[in-house]
Amino acid sequence: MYSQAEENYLKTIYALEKEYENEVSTNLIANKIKTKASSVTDMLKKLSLKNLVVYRKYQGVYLTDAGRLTALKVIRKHRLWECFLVQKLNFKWDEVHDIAEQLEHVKSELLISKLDAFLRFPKLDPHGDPIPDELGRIIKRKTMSIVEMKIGSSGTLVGVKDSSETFLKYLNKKNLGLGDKIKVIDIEPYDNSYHIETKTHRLVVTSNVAENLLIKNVKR
Amino acid sequence: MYSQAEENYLKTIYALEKEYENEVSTNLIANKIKTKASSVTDMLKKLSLKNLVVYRKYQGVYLTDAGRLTALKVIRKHRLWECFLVQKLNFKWDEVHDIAEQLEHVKSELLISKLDAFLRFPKLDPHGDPIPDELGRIIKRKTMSIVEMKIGSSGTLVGVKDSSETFLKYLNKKNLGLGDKIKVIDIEPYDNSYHIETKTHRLVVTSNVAENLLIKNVKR
DNA sequence: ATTATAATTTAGGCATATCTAAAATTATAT
DNA sequence: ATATAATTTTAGATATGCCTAAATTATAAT
Repeated sequence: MYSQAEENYLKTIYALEKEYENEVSTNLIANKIKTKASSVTDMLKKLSLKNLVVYRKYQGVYLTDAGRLTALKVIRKHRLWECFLVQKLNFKWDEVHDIAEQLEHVKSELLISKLDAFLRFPKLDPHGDPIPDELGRIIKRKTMSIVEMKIGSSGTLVGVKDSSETFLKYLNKKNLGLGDKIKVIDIEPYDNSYHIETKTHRLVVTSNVAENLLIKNVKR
Repeated sequence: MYSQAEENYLKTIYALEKEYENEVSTNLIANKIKTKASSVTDMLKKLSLKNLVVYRKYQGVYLTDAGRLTALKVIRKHRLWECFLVQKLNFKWDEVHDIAEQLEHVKSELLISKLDAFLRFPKLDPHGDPIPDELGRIIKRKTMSIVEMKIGSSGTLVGVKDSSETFLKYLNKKNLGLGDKIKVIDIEPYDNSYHIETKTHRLVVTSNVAENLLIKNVKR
């Protein structure tokens, strides 16, 4: 059984491995979880002793199979709890992240399998992220972020890279939500802003925002 | 915001105050939470500094109003989660205690009020214990344990003092559950065992077991 | 190749929450 | 009233997980 801190590190390393497709550096982890590099070094040594990561001094880390499975189980719990909060307790999609961060550390295999059944085995969480199964298997969707799209192409918003309350509240304000059809009208070279259009309105977003919007079925 | 350890101590002190109607001693707490007296002393000093308990060396402790409110809020969360586990996830009443011990420490007022509404504001948990409201108000039921009943009297089993998995599994095996009408047939003075009768069967229980069964509406 | 800079690790501390062993206090029994 | 027993507290450790500051290693620039 692993501590909450250990689980959080594994989850973070998993996410960074995916984002950078590479070994993960100490500072990258430190920035992500708002801690100091020296704290990260301490923890990496511990995780390494437990064979959850492969760590060589100054060379970064990557997850072992055991570490990845542990991370995926935590992610599974996080996403199932988010489904519960939104579908059953009527939370908004921007309110659930912090609560799920706590619930994801509750230990009980039975609890999670029963919760999964209660929710009718959801495949995606409220932010469009796929939910790993009990063996850590996770579907890979072919999505692209808006910054990868060509001018004139369009597709459906099916996920976000950033599930923080602040980003989601921004999307609410701009009237953007999962399922919206989005077309890229223009890219302003001066400030790298994206002019996009939905069924109901047009708006301008920064490349930073565009980067965090995941689009499926991009055509033309 | 209090730590899990602090919350557990407050909950324990609350329970012991109720059980012994008196100041609570260091050893009593230590036995209850399976720790050493010296650890308890350390924690009592901390809780005292935070004005959650009144503690005088060698004299035991009792809760302040703030401490009692905190304890009752944790108890409220514990019992609401137990309701959720039994009513929504189909757990048995003997399986929920340990999971609720974890869930009770999740921090979010909104979560609890939404959970309460989702469960339709239950008044009792699966073990028959009353659920405090958001202000820590809790109903006091007039129940007595079987050891207080006279031979020939009967009433309805509405609660248990011990919610541990082992005790509840014992009750399952003996076919005893909440709502059962129970009559005291005889008390064997030699070993202090209780001969009791339900609608469907007779059985003998030790005084220890009898002590933990809470009966309502005792007649004759 | 050398040097400057950035990233990382080490050393030494701190807070929490435990523990054991010894000392202090209170309770009990004669 | 006092010795003995039981309870409680203190002193000193340990493990986790974090910190700062200093030392080390890697990297980039000339």
